[in-house]
Amino acid sequence: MLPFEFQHLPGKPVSEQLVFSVKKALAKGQLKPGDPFPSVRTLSREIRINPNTAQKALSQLTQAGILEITPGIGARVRHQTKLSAAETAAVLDEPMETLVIEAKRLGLTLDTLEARLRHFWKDLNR
Amino acid sequence: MLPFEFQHLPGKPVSEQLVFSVKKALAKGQLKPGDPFPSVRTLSREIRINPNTAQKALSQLTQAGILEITPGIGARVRHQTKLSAAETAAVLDEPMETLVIEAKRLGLTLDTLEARLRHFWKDLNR
DNA sequence: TTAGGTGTATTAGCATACGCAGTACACCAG
DNA sequence: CTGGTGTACTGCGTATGCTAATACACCTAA
Repeated sequence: MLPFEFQHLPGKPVSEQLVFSVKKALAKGQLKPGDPFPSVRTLSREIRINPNTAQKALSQLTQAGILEITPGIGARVRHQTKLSAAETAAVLDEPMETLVIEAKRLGLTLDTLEARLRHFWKDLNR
Repeated sequence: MLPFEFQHLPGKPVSEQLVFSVKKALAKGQLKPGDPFPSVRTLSREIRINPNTAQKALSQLTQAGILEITPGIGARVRHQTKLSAAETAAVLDEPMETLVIEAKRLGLTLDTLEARLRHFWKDLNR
């Protein structure tokens, strides 16, 4: 059994959806630092994807600082180090700006936007 | 002079960046309902893009309900009708979920996330 | 009516990205 | 040695995006 949920929605690259699934499991707490992570071949067998696609996702997750890889052994979820404000900004700023723009364009108020944001935040720990 | 700012950042499709530029101008108030919108040929000449690319962006903008097109005449910014909660949710839910997941994964608190959101909101009217 | 503007559609070429397949190598554990 | 691990490479087919060059139907103003 895989330590996260994965389902392939057409229209998006499989590797990206795999990366997103892991991030989601991490945010939910289903996946914690120190946990072992499935190998390339296990992933490709369980999810029915090509080994190269699994390898690609795994590579992106390592580069993002989420996984820790020991050659010949396997991968584990990395213990998060404290991130600087600049680092979080690099990840969050762009999607945050587009979200605000869309919301404002649609006529939403700041309050309703914040309310919806809190809803999603709490909904993640259900 | 175009009624919005456009700059081509490599890595993203040109047509999408054009669509985004228009949405941004709309959220900022630089572009208002009733305003005339440049033609396909004007856009392609000013921004130095292919007419087909301009046409593609214009088509997406009409389908999104942002532009109103009169064949043989031109395009105008459409007057926004009241949107249902389901309609705004269809646009905002997915990017909002990914934003919350990223933020939570990076160890942010709900308060800091909201603070940053308010900052972007107010920064849009500067 | 004519000339020039508008949106729209078609076909083609080219580059890139994605996913799939197969193969190979270096490493480590049992 | 055997079977697991990550990693790398080539090739193939497909889809997407941008560009290019036309062509058509429509409207407006001269």
